[in-house]
Amino acid sequence: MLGPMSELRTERIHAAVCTLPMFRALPDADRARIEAIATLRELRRGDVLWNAGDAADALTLIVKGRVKIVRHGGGADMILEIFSQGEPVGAVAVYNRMPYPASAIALEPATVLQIPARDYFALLERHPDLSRTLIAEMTRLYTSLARKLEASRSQRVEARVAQLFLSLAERMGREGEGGTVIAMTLSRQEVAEMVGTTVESSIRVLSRWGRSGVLVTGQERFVIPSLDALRAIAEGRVEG
Amino acid sequence: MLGPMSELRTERIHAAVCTLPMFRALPDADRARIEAIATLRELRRGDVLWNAGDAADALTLIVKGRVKIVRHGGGADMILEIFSQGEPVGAVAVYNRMPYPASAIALEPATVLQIPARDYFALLERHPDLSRTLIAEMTRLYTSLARKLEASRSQRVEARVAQLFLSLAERMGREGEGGTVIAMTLSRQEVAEMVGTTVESSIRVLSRWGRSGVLVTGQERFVIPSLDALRAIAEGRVEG
DNA sequence: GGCGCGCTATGACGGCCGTCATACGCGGGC
DNA sequence: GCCCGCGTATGACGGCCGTCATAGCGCGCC
Repeated sequence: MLGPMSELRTERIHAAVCTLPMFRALPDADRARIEAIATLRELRRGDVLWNAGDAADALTLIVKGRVKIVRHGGGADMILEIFSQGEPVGAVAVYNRMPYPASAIALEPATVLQIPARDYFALLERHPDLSRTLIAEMTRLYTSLARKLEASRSQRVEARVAQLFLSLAERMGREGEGGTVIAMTLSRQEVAEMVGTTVESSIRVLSRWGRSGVLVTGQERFVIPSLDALRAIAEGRVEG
Repeated sequence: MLGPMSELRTERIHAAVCTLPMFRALPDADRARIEAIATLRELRRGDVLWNAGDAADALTLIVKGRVKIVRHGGGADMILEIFSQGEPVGAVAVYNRMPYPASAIALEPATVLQIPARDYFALLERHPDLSRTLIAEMTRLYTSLARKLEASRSQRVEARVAQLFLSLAERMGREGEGGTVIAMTLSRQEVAEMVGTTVESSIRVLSRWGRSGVLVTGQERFVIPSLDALRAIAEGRVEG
């Protein structure tokens, strides 16, 4: 198990741990301990990290790529959240020693770092402020969900889709050629599952926007020429 | 400030603190400290504990009665949660030192106990396992919200109302005359705000149920003759 | 190449439900 | 008593959107 192979492994894990903000503030000794026990996992688009109901026996952190959290419910699936680089996924289930309440699936080629639950608990024990970041994270998730609920109740489908892309633009948009660019692949099906509608409806909205130039779908990217136009639709001031 | 008046006060606060499961496990010294600084507040139905945006400078716990958490959003309000006897309300906002994201209003005559935020933090400092209960509480809220979201996406109004009363029956129902009794006043408006619809729709559903005997509205109570009938409606197997 | 499969796209239809209008009972205030 | 406001109740109407059907397109696979 030793030799160049092993050195490559520790090398890569070290690099991965260094990218994670959660461990930035840790003393070197703790970081080294984590690196000794952590494992890396490579994923392709569509690969399943875990299914709803699986035991949550390891904390996973995203080193690269994006992961969606999906609840299967009576025919129609629902995407609850999308996690990106640097974020912990499913930490709450691990913390509560409960089975995962929803599935996690890679949205694109990704690599994640995993730490066995018992070592995570040991770490929490020695650094109580880590639980503070956990609570902050949960707060973020809760308010995000509350906003989704509010939107799904009082907004029409088109406004909800607009709101989705506005929040995506905010979280991971970059100014680029022809407007702000959201560099991620998201099928119409996935858009539908995020805003709570059917594929047909999301297709109708997006193809209409493509024609009118509000939002164009490109290769593994979406381009928004004018955020203001999208905002107007999100707030119901105009039709797309 | 001393005298019979004060003794009555401490007496009542002591009784209140003893009813709160959150403080059950605490050593007597800590409980006494809490009792020295806590204040009681009496509320009538409709009284506002706080409005969205207010500073969260005190932890509040329900000694008696029920409180609803309401988000005002573009015309239509939305009831996110109902808290009952013994539960902490708005603890997350206090913990995160953020303004309350939603309003809290008494649903019925109620009394709450309030502890200044700084003392709450001191308590958390000395008893780290209190933050564990906080996380557990947040988990409960999150999953509850996720279920609401799922329901509001894939279910019709009638099924959502059925689901609401099923969960109310589970949380606070008692077997009584003519079926399981939910002893609380809830206007049709409030039912509408809980399931995300309009007053007219909630009225239509409830008056139809009243005629068919699925759920009858009484004085400050709802009576459900057959939970199974309600379950059938909630799962969309039949029409009410 | 041919075939099948998944994703995108578009039209037709129907129904749930939001909106508006109206009405009624009840309690409080003067 | 009278009026007014609030909660409840019920009907009419219209539109958004879910459902079903159909089709084109790209791509992997044999």
